[in-house]
Amino acid sequence: MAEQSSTQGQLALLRSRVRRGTPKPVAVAAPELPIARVAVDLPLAHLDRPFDYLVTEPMHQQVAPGCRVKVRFAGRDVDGFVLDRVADTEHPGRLSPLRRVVSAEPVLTPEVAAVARLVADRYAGSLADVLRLAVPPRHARVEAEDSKPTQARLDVPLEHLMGRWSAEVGGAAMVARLADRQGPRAVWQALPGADWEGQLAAAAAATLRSGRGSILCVPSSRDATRLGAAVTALLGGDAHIVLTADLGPASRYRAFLAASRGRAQIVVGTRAAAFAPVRRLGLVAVWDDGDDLHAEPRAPYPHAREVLLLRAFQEQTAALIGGHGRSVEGQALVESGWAVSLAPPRSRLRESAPQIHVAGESDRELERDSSVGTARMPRRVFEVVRDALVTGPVLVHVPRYGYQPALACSRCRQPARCVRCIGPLGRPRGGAAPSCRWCGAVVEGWSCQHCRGVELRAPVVGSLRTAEEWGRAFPQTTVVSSGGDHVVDEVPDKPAVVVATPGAEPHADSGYAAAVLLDTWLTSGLPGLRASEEAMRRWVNIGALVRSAGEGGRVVAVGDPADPVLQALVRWDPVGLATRELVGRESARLTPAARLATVTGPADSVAEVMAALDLPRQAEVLGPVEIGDGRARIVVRTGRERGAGLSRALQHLQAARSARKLPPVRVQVDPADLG
DNA sequence: TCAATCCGTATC
DNA sequence: ATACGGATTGAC
Repeated sequence: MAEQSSTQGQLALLRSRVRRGTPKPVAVAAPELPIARVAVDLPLAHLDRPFDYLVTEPMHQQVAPGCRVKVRFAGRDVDGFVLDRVADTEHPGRLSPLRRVVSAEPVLTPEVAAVARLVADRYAGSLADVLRLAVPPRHARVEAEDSKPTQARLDVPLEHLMGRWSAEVGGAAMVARLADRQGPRAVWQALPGADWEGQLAAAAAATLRSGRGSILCVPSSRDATRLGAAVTALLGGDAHIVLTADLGPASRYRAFLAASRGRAQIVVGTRAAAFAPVRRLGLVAVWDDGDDLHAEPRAPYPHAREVLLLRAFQEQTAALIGGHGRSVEGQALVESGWAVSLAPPRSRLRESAPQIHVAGESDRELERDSSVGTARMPRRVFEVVRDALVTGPVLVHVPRYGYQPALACSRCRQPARCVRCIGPLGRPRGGAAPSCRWCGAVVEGWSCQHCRGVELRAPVVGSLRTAEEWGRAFPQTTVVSSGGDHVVDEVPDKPAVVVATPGAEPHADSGYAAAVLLDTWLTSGLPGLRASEEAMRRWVNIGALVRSAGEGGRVVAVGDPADPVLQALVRWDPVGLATRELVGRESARLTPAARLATVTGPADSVAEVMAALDLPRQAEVLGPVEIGDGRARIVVRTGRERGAGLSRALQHLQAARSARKLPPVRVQVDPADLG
């Protein structure tokens, strides 16, 4: 047991040193830049700053900016990233040596570290939280694999790439500028039925011609797979990687390393890909930015579009925000002059979109027609579906059930809004007087802003039209059902009724012959401020899966013909709708015209927050609203130009609370939904 | 007078 | 979070 005795000997030596106050043996510092600035992985808001550590001589070769280390912090070992190596420290006390270099792989590039800092500041969160989203966990075996250099195909003629963007006014010019190392910024409305995946691939290919990489963010991994295939078709399989959260630890880290080692210059992926360490980034793109899958559900809840915009700013890249619809945020970027609007001419949109009909509820002539064997199907729907089934599949869109709808005007069905802050009205449990879900104001003597109606009602969730019902209405027809945990990706180009819930719509190779939108008021009457925008986004996405009007493609929407969202859909005018919505948000002081944040927590903590918060001038606080379980929420808002001040105030609030060990409160800046 | 405990502060 | 220091309290 020679080893054990030697260990005991060392312990005895240490003990005697402590007794006699002899300093511990001083580590020999690295010959150059002996100080590492380390971002420590701590959950405490008030410790969100770099700490300096000594790089010891044996670590000298391995410690580079971006590598993972272990450090001693307040008596325990914690993980960290080296942000930088420097010659001097500001710290007046003695520095601890780095405890261990976990890996010399520089996984946190200076660019990503900088954008993570911006994201943390924008969302009133901590760098550690953002880095947990940005850098995937290490996988040692994968890290040991060496990646062979690869060659992307660069011989695709520029004319071909420009040709893919010929439908949009200014599209080809944008591609040319990408290839010319410039940084165009556009908010793009795609042509329905066109190959948007191929267009994004072409934009990335043009950027690659200028020696620069791209990040292409899509909402779901289904979309990522399709977009990845489009990039492969154009450039071969070597140029890009697909980075999605559902890959599993090894594949995810492998894909991440392919980007950080410069082996793949194009990253296709879901929201976490917005942080990918692409070398010489030249283009950031996000598809369908209104989809709430782009909003990260973990603190500090950043949105992929905003992360990419911060990268575009930080790394001076081109930016492309695209979709069939247009988000109000996208429209705000256009109207501020930061980006141009890129869209096909109206005539082109009209040709390529399907023809849209609105079938009113009064149109339910088949309601009592038992010979058809179905209930509550307007005649128009029946006729369109019957005719379309001769030529191809028909998509039937059923809004998801199970949410709590906001109160609406019983006459015109428009969602009822608070007169003070335009929040949605709800009826608290127990049947008390209706009140605002945001500011808590109790509503008395309500009257509808649209039609002057005075009666409120909770919209009745329509009867679930099941696949079986449709099967009975159209006997001898295949019925496919997609939704929930049974999502179908693709349907054959044959007559079939395809019943799908939002987000689970299968693709049809030659397009659907028709689509039916059921219970549209459930979608456009969703609670929250995004209802109209979100309804439009879902509907144009469905419309884009349907054949063009010229090929006989039809969409029948069951709803109120006076619904302004349905009217915009009939005109295929998401930009017009977004423009009007933006005006509304400006007058109501809502995102993106204003910067909003919510603070949620135990009711007494929220009360403390209201007293302690050092808000920028002209900021206002709505609430608090009791949200049950002893918890409460406030909404804080300020003008866009003071947004940074609001975020800073909230960050300081969190730092102060964490330093005083007060109960945590949740801060969300620009939340997707105000509840 | 000394130790046990509480509170506040720094953490490199 | 810990760890540490200074103040505070309590028992002899």
